[in-house]
Amino acid sequence: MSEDRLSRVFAALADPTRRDLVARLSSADATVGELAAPYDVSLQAVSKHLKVLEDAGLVSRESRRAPVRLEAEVFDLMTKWIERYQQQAEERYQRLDALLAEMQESTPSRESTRAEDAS
Amino acid sequence: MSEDRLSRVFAALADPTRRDLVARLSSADATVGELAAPYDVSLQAVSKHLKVLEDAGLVSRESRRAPVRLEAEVFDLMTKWIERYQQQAEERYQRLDALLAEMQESTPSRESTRAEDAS
DNA sequence: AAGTTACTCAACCAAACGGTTGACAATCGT
DNA sequence: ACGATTGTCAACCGTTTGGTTGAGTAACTT
Repeated sequence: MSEDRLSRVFAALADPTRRDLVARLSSADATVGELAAPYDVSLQAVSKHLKVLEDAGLVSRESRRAPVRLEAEVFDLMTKWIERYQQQAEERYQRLDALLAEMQESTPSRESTRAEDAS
Repeated sequence: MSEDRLSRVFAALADPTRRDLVARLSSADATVGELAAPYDVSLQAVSKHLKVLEDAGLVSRESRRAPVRLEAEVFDLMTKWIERYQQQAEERYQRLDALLAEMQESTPSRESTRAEDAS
């Protein structure tokens, strides 16, 4: 049921400003004010962005004015999801390549195009 | 300037239905109709979802009724972004651990808490 | 060439998003 | 204890999103 969590994480990172916040937090913790300074949007807007990141579990704070910290474990959730399907897709391509190679190697006259269905 | 692309990719994957489409396409190509069948939303809705995935470069088709194919290279874009900051954050933690260890190891009576600032 | 099947486009709707401003709450120095 | 600073909440606004239905287009079948 971390389905929902993954949605929140991806949604959080879909915004360039929030990705930039994450990028900056990866090199140093910082307060809300410090984080807001470089952007030309209001402090409130940045505060909202941080709430989104916090709800996604990407970021945490011990108290109101404490520096914001990046929660790096969440990245594992993403990489796990990504790698899973990336790998699966790659394996499929390899199988396809193998099939094509097999078709290529047999002489076209023989009836050898029957791929064994190993579901 | 693939800033925008990354936004579209993350946004595309923020939706559970679209993630499921990607998951299914990772094991086999499929037509729009086939893809739409399991969900209880209209075919048009699924068609829209596929357009979002296509605009993000996650999916492609050769023609209208051709099977949809997963474009696995895009995953690299994501993993690269993620790994970059994940790694950076981890290094920071390690530096922090080292600092704490150093503070621990020195006897509390000596004035040795002066961390050398190696910026 | 005609008809069916498969898909997309267009218009619309409610809800969510990213931003604003203004008022409020909490925390730090003094 | 007081005032200044720092951050959040609330209400609002325009735009985007995910869904709908209905009409149109493209591509196979015969």
